[in-house]
Amino acid sequence: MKVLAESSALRARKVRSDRKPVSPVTAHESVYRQLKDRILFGGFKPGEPVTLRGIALDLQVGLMPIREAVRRLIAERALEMRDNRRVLVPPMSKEKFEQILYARLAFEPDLAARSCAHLTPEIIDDIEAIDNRLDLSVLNGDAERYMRGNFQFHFAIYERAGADMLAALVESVWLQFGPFMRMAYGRVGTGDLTDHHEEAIAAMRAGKPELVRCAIANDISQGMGFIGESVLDSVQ
Amino acid sequence: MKVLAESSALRARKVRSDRKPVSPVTAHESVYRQLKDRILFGGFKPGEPVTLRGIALDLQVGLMPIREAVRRLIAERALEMRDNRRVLVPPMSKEKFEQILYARLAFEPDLAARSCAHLTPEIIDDIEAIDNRLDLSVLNGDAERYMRGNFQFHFAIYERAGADMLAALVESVWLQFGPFMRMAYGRVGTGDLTDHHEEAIAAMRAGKPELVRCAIANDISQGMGFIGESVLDSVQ
DNA sequence: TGAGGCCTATTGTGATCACAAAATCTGCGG
DNA sequence: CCGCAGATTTTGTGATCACAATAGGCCTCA
Repeated sequence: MKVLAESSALRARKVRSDRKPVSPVTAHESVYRQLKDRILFGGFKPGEPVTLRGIALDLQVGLMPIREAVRRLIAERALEMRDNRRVLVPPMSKEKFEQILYARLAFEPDLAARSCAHLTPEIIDDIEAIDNRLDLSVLNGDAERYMRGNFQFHFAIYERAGADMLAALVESVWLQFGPFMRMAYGRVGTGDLTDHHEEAIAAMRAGKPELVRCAIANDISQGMGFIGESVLDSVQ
Repeated sequence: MKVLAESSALRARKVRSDRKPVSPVTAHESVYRQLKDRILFGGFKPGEPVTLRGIALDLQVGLMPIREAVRRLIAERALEMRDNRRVLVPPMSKEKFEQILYARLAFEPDLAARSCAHLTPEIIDDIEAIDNRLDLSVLNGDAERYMRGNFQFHFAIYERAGADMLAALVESVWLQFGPFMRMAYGRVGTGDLTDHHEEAIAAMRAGKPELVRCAIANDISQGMGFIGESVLDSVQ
């Protein structure tokens, strides 16, 4: 068995030496982004179990980067670890949904109002372009594209509020309802979706933070209320 | 050098075999709690660099649990990793302080109001006992004891609000101002500290959630305002 | 005396192995 | 046909090693 230990050590060294040159971003950050993408836009279903080795196989990386990325997502409550040490995508509950709605209303309208001071006409054009693509996704009934567009729209605004600590909190909140929303859209479709994005864009062009605040608040209330009524009762 | 590799492998195996039986809580969770304690109650100074091996030496555990605990704290923004991959305790800024104040006012008064429905007279007695010990710490000028007591007081209330998702967000916020507050108390002392805890306790006994909300909001505004004015300008 | 380039030590990252606990499968008896 | 105990597989955890990049000390040279 000494021979075995030796040979394995040599093989390890060999593998290690022709490792590709270090990339600018670490492996675990790359894994983190891919997992976050899946969680935000419906790559996972609520309650779905997640295993480290399974992800490692999917993403073709070693266990270590997976461990760090998953640990990070657990801390952000995007994943959940039960006391059996099993990791899974957290299921939604009525209480949790209510808390998410509260947190969104507490932060997002204010972030949008804050960002008004930093928006230029060009930036608003970009945001409007995002919203136009978004409308197309709704028409096509493409739930994943809709969710991506909706995320881009909101965070294109929030990230310019000059309040990255609050924006980070909001992102953590979005991570907690992504899988549920995907499932919800899968049930009720995207046909009846209406938003207050045009209203917000008009208010941004007019430079009226309070109207922007209002538009975003309505957008959240209506979008979440729509889903909450439709799906939440039947789930739990 | 083959011999060297062999012997180290054997030593490793030996160490592995007489590892103590697995504890109910994992090592990295134990590390996480200890680090969180330090961050919340002043064991670290803002801007202080943190190295994995340094902590491993302090806490007498291997590198792996440290890595997972630190990764978790970074995700909660209790620690910060610069792009040089150096980990440090995040320094405070005027902007960050303002955002923290906003987040606290958005969540904590509401959590306190929510908890009213679940409070029994015995629980309120316990909370009052915490507050009494707190007052002693203020008189003694013991900043760390004061911070521990203040944390216990607030979270004894929040954790009974039946809104653990919001409570987790609030804890993340506290982690972000712990080191700064410790430094601040070190400068201005605890002598002038006044709080609205008795007011909150009275409102809880009376069963008036709106008064509790008010008391907690005042407590936060006054406490943070006091520190903000005193220290923040001189820091940055 | 001070600024710039080498050199060493330190630090985070990732791979691999070993292990214990949980989960899953299996076969036996009711 | 079902339930349950034993065996097997899977899974998270932790240790250890190797490596690249950074930081910090040291020396040289202007």
